[in-house]
Amino acid sequence: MPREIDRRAARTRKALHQALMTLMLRKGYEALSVQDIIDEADIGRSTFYAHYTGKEDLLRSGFQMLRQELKEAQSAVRAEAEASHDDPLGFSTAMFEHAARYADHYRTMIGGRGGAVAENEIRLILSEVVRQELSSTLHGDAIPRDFVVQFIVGAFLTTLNWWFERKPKLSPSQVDAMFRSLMLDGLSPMIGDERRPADHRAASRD
Amino acid sequence: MPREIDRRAARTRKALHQALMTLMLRKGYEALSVQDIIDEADIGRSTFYAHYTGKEDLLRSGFQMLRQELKEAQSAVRAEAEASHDDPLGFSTAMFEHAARYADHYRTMIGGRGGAVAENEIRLILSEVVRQELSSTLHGDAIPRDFVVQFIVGAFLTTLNWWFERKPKLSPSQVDAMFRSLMLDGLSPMIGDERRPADHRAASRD
DNA sequence: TATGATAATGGACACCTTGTCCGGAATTTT
DNA sequence: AAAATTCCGGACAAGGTGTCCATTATCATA
Repeated sequence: MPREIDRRAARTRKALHQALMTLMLRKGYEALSVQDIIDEADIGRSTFYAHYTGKEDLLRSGFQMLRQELKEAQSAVRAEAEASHDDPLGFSTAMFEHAARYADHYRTMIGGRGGAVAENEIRLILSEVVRQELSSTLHGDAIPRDFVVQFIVGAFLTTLNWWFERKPKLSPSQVDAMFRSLMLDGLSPMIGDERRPADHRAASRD
Repeated sequence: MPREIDRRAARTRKALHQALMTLMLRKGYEALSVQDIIDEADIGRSTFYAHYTGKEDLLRSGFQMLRQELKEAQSAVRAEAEASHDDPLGFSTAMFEHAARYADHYRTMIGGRGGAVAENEIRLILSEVVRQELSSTLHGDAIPRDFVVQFIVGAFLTTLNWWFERKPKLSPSQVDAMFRSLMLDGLSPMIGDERRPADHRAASRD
């Protein structure tokens, strides 16, 4: 009686997504063939093409879910902390914590491992989030808003990648502190003569 | 008598590089096949493999030249302006001007068009440059130097991409100014630190 | 639980790409 | 002009792609 999707189809899709994640983590996206995926998922060739047009389609479809999830998470954070009124990076903390929780998924997609497709998809999603976040916080017309959005998104991805690749032991809050420090105050506090010690906000040791 | 390279080999290599650039600008790197390249270059299949192991090898070899060129450009700038002592972004101006001059080449490589290979290669090269540039300008241990390098490189590439994709009419100095503003002072100057309703900024579309 | 509907299977298919191997032709060097 | 080097082009096996189809398995439902 429930107007739901056939279990078989659902199972197939899940198996394919699972296989894709596993293989991407092992070999990266570019090096994957459809053959690899259906072997790993133990799914027939024709079945694969009955669901997706190719591996890129499969990858993209995975982002639909992430997109939804992020949108909801964003709404939740927004409702909870209205303080983002004077903080264009209010989302960053939640983002880094989310990334820490789903580290494997993030590692799979970020830093070239996910290929240009994943990278681009992520950028689009994050750009939407960021654009809305700072819709009312910025002023001044010296720098195009669009540029600021790209700048933030790029910095976030860079930070995430560095975190995973070089200092995976750091806590989300530590990484977040560094990210916010650089984004909000820039490099100025770190240059010039040494008689002006920067306020140490990020506690970190390597 | 001259210990030079056979003209034919040089011609072949040049033709292949030229073809690669042309096709990358037209279709992007990932979508290219060796077949496409040798067709465009009008070079025999076996000849191609006599010179390179594949399209990735061909692409990489092109970066050797760029690497040299950038190193020299960096040295030149350094000698000319010793002022970089208190400016960790002293290189940016020269970089943006260089990018403007060779816009086609840059467009070919940046923003996913060049694929993960090109992206990674560029990051490596730029990282070297940046690392040396700020070898003596930073102080404080709040933020790992390594992270700062990645941060700057990422921001630079983001800026470059935005410039080419959205506002190609801007002059190098204009872009450089925005880049430096964001990098040095961060977002703070653009935030309503006092909860002052942003003056409706005029002329800031997109 | 019977039955029609839907999905999965595996194999076959033509086509493309990859890398490698030749012998002969063309070009360059000496 | 002769010798050395490079290019060519065709052929090759191996592997991936995307599409068909007849058959089988599973599902939804009455």
